[in-house]
Amino acid sequence: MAYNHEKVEQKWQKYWEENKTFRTSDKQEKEKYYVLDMFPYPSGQGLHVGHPEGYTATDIMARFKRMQNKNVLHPIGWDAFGLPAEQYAMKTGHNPREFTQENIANFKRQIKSLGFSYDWDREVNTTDPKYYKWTQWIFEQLYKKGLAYEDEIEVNWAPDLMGGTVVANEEVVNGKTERGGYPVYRKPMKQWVLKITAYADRLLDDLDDLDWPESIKQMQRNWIGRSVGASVKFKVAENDNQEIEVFSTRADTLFGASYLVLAPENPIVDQIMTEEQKEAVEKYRAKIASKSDLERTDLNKDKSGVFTGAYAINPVNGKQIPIWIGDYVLSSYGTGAIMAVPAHDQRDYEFAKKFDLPIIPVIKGGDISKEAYTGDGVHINSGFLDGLGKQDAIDTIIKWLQNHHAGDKKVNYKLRDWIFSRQRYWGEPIPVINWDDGTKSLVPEKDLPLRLPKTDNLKPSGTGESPLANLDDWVNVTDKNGRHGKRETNTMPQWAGSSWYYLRYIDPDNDKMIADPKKLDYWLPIDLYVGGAEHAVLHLLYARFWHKFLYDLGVVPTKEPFKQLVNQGMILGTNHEKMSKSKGNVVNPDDIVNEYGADTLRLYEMFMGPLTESKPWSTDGIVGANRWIKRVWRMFLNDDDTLSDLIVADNDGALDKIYNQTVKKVTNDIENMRFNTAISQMMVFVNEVYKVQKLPKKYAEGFIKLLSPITPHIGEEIWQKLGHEHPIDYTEWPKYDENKLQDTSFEVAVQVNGKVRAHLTVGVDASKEDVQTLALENETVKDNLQDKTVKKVIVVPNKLVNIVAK
RNA sequence: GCCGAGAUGGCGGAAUUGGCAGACGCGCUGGACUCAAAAUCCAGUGAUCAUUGCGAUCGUGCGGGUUCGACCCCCGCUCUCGGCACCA
Repeated sequence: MAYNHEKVEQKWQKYWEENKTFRTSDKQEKEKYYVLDMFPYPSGQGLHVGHPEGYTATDIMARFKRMQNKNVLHPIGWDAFGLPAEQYAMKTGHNPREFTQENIANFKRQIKSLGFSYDWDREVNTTDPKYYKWTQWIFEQLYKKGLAYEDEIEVNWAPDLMGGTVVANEEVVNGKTERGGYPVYRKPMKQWVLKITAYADRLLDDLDDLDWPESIKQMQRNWIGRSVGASVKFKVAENDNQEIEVFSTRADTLFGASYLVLAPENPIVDQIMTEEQKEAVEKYRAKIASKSDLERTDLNKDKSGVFTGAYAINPVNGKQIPIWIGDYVLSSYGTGAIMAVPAHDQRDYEFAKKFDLPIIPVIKGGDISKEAYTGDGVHINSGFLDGLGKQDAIDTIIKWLQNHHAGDKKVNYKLRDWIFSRQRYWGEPIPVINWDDGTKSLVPEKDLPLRLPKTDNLKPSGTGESPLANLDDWVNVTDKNGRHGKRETNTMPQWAGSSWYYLRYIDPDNDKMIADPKKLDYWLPIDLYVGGAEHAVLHLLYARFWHKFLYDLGVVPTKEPFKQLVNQGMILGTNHEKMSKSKGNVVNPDDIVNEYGADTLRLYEMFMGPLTESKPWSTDGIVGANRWIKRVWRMFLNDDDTLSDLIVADNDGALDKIYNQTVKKVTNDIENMRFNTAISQMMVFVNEVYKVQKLPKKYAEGFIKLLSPITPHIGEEIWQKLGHEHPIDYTEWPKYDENKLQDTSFEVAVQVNGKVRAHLTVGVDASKEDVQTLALENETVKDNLQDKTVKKVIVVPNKLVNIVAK
């Protein structure tokens, strides 16, 4: 029969499933290869063509490594908690569980239709109590180590949405809720927080050894934002008990500090403001509270603030300087207070100009009538620092501060602790009980998982708590002594389940521990992790944090989870724009699979361009890929299913060179995930076969093996038609013969002054001198050399000759 | 504003320890097959000029530089994309 993608693909998908062809053994006889896709969220929309790009890449690697005799772990599962299911459930009165199950079923159907070689026996699902038992277990370990704590955190509170709801930052647009446009206020609420900052240094330093894209590492470095400086303590004038500590990377400019600024929310403000200024301060604070973050930063570059009435004493010279509050100082960074050096900091400069505060230059350079000078230079007006450069001055002042107990070296991070609670139903319950006597305790490990209660009646609590607060039977508990308590109603964020899922694949059914240490020892770290760059920071940072924590507990054997990370690029619409429903340029993989088959989709997506680049979809391109697959099919098979006449038993040597070249290039390209050039080399080979009208059986078999990781269905089918009983997946990857790659002669380009004027054919063993002589004797070259004197001749062996003449 | 990545035919993209730019695919043109079409197979295809023949000139975002030789290295720009954005 002619190529029929439906028949072939269904046949082999069924075969793989029935035979569990890709079940991974835990026998540790072979070298392992763990290749992982980023955890998909099974949305109601299903897959779009961007998903299969990364999945195809990992699948090719998995199949390639199996044929290289590796023991391959290639799993998949579902990051299935999350907001959309909860919202859908609230709207329709269903439980999110059913909705989630339907979405997973749909995702699974789509993924299976693409022929990925996952080990389906290892499928995990974050919403499965057998899974989230261990998510809760990790939380309990963090709690025991003091890395999970509660704190008053400002949240986005939308009192008018669904009877009062906390919304995530992403759901706030211009200070209003994304849905409905209700106003959002900042409101402090008690939240669970994980102390990721305790790992900041290690998260930063260990990046160096990872084989990750440099851009991602850089993003993480920026996110962690380590900055080295000094703390400086200012006493408050006429208020002996008060001291204000500031952080500065430029302690050397201390003599130029002409005022302090505190964040409006800083509690010290209440202690120091004077009666006269109290009203102004409170008014300002009220104004700030109703501003969204966006208004405070993006929309408002204009500095604002008020004087507190208090003064601080500059420790280095005893000068009294005014204390202001201003929203350009963030309460969440450093100590929520700064020393302002307007002459040498642009932000302070703008503030000082606006409120007419003194600007004292302490470094030579720049023009402070125009802007702050932030560069290096000789210190002036700075007492004992005068004459020093920046670094010397910093070192000197820090020593001075230490000696006078007025400050010290200090490191600060932009990284904040991880707000870990969500006021949601559809997440892992946080296994904590708050007793009426004010104490709290963990749900004992033996009682985990703490199950999410079933309910058909999801309603907002109206208090900002999660809908779980409505479920009295679940919330209220009494211990054996009759003490009453309430369960924590906050649930975990979606990031929780996805921070350790890759560990569970290693031992998915273990009910005694996260995973057997022997298995973890064998499989970790993940050799290759592929996914989108949208997870550059959060997911990858959280997962690294948990991994390091588990490493410290002795649970995992490696410091880092993901050895190599690759970000696939985006697949854009045919109009070169990001695919989106509203632009109407979304391509559904189901349609492509129906019309052309999974092999065509896989081949096309890999041929479009480099995996890591963004590239536009092309309808003509997919047709071209399909056309080539049919061309390959016909190279092997006639319409009556017999082997094509091109395939011959004997090798006359015509394809020796191109075949061996192809094996070499394809092997090398796949190893380095350059699938587009691997495919183009195979196209060159096929073109050559059609040219010589012959394909020795040995090469036919080698070729279909090379192609099979990319287009596995026709790989299997053709392999079988070539007379093999066992599937192609665990056969041996082809080898090439270096001797067959050698040419006996080369074509050498001859340039005159850098311009190609002629070509020569020379033997491999021709000496430089011989080649030079041949080149100079060439007629065309001679013509070009008329009226010129040869100054120099450069001979690059087997490549070219350049004759320099004047 | 800061950090990072990038810019190559009509289109997607190849080629970088500096050595014949444009592999491969798409599109287009022509030929074979066909009553015809589709499919398939074969050939051509950067631009301009010359096409009677060889060919000539230009060409990898822009402007300089280094070199016998630059898509590749250096300096200065422009634009696009991604991230961060008052982090003291």
